[in-house]
Amino acid sequence: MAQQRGTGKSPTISEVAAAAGVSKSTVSRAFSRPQMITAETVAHVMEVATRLGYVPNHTAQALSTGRAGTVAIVVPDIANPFFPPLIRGAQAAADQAGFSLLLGDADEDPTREDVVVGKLGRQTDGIVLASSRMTEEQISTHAERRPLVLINRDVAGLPRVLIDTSTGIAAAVEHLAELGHRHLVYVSGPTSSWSNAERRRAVRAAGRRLGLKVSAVAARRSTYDAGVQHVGAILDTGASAAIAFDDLLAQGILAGLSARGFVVPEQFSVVGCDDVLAATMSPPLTTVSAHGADAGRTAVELLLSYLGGDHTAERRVLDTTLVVRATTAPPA
Amino acid sequence: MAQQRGTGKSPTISEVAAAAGVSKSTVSRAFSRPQMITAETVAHVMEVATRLGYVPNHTAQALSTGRAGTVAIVVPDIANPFFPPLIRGAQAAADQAGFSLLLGDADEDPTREDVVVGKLGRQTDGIVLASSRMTEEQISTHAERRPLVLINRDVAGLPRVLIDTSTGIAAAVEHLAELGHRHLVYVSGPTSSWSNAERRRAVRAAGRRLGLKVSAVAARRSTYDAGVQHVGAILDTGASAAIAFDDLLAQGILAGLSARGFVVPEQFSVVGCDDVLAATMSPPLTTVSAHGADAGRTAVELLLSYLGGDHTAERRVLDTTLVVRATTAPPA
DNA sequence: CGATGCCGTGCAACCGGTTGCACGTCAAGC
DNA sequence: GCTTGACGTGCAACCGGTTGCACGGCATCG
Repeated sequence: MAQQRGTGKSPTISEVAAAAGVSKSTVSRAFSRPQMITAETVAHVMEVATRLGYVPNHTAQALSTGRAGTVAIVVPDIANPFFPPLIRGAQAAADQAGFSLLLGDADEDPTREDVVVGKLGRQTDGIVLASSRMTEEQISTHAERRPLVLINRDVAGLPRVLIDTSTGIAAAVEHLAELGHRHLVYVSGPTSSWSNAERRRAVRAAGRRLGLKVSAVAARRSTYDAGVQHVGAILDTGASAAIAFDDLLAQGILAGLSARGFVVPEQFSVVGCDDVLAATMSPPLTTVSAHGADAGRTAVELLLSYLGGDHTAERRVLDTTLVVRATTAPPA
Repeated sequence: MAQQRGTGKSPTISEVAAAAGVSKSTVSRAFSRPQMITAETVAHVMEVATRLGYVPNHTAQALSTGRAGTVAIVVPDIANPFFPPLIRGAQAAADQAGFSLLLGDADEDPTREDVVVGKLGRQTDGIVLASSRMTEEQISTHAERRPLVLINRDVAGLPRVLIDTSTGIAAAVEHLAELGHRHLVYVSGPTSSWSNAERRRAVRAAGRRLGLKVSAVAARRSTYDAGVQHVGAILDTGASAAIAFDDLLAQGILAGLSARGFVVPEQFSVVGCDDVLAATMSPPLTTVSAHGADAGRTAVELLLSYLGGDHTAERRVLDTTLVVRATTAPPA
């Protein structure tokens, strides 16, 4: 007769009220504003409530207070290793504040992203939008409906957390210059990615400053396979070192190089970005470390403080550092 | 005066009703049961609704229908590369059915998992529990309150999807035997993991059948570092090949071997499990492919059909296959 | 031409909480 | 001893939808 699995009816506030001989209001307040009523009344209500197994109904609470107790995070692709740590950080911050986290995957498609954000926006208190591929207009439109915090997207007037890879990238270029490289190539990622534009700019700027020649190869997608495929183009530039948009791409490049018989770092140097796989590769990848978990956590904190009434639209910048491992060396 | 960002008040059903000159009920039905009213009335209501920008309030709907339109997935650790594809699959299936996905991270801690599942259970229509580390009692208790589908956990009476790695593992053992290995070692993962027990058993069984000697090393945690650290113990067994609990561990083992000057696969063979990093390593890892995305999708489908009234508690088994890449070869 | 029944729509109760306001009680103040 | 005020509790409206039931109009049937 255990047929009815999963149908655990829990008592309502009225039943608790009746059992405790008080009104609904009192039970409600015993839970949400205990200091408003006598300590003994609270104790009594609580005693009855726990005996009955009462737990406030989240949905009903959400409806009458207008707060869902939920925030959403939307990412271009959960399977991209950059995002899990970020989501984890967001989840931890939300959880700590008693919020739940709704997850949206945009599948790297701006149109889908637009839809997903719209949908999730309607059932949450706010949204964290990571590495959005939408246009500024689209983002602003959503921001008008719902509190919105951006990660790695710099839209004025909106609270945002930016991982400033440019400092780390500059350090990487300096590092390569010191090793004696005179010509390097930036292998770019998704065209509509803010981070990609930032990184390209940083490589160019540092290269110019140090008198290095800087080529570019557009891999476009941030995948292992894209990295493998563009090795030919990378070598064709004549550069002796590559800085890749991210670790995933760098990993593919490494594999492609080794397939062509190139030994890294002796014959070619490679630098990644994000530090998300870097420590678990062999040879371990020299990369720019981005602290994704911090970004996720910070974004949720910003969102919650916005919900708390602080509408300062803060622009929080997170630092990055170069982590030198084993894929960089003096040119052949 | 754009102060009020994020406070987009949307009209209610009553406002639409008033504007359209009909009752709330009619508007409600125009959205939820259009075939119940005249086509022209529907058209008119819809026209007014879109003009006003009306969108049904999810929370209110949830309260009166008793359905949240939301399912949760709880995983031990989002950052473990086994889970993102699985979550992605779950997310896609949920999305397709018009459901949203709430994400819980148990942080590899059964106690936390218990709390998280309890909390999420109360605000969703059902839960997918992936690779749960809880006891059967705890799981059953939750299953009594809320529809629950398990992934990689075999509890009788509960709907569950199991990734049957034993066939793939058996194939791996046969593959190694054919190559000429006579002694292999299983490097185990989390103690409370069902998959781990299954895999250990499968290695033992296949080894016995083929007359191979099988040793075991308990790495316990499924991390890169754990893999590196247990290389000593692995070599001490005298085996010529290792089958690791998962790819992450295998990756660490590979790195540890190379640090000790061992060349893979010439001097030692390694097989992973899950096929989650395997293609993006060099040398590419021979591994058992587990189709995590399928598992996530299937679990959500099972959950939704359960919600739809089908309480058969189906036990769905997903096949695995051995993918031979470049980390296995005849023994030295 | 009146009875029957179907169909589209409206009324009002309900989902399970929250909260502004009113009421009653009791202690302090004059 | 009566007024004043503070405080604890209850009443009832409200959040924004859904839905059982009743009602009225129209077509069909006898």
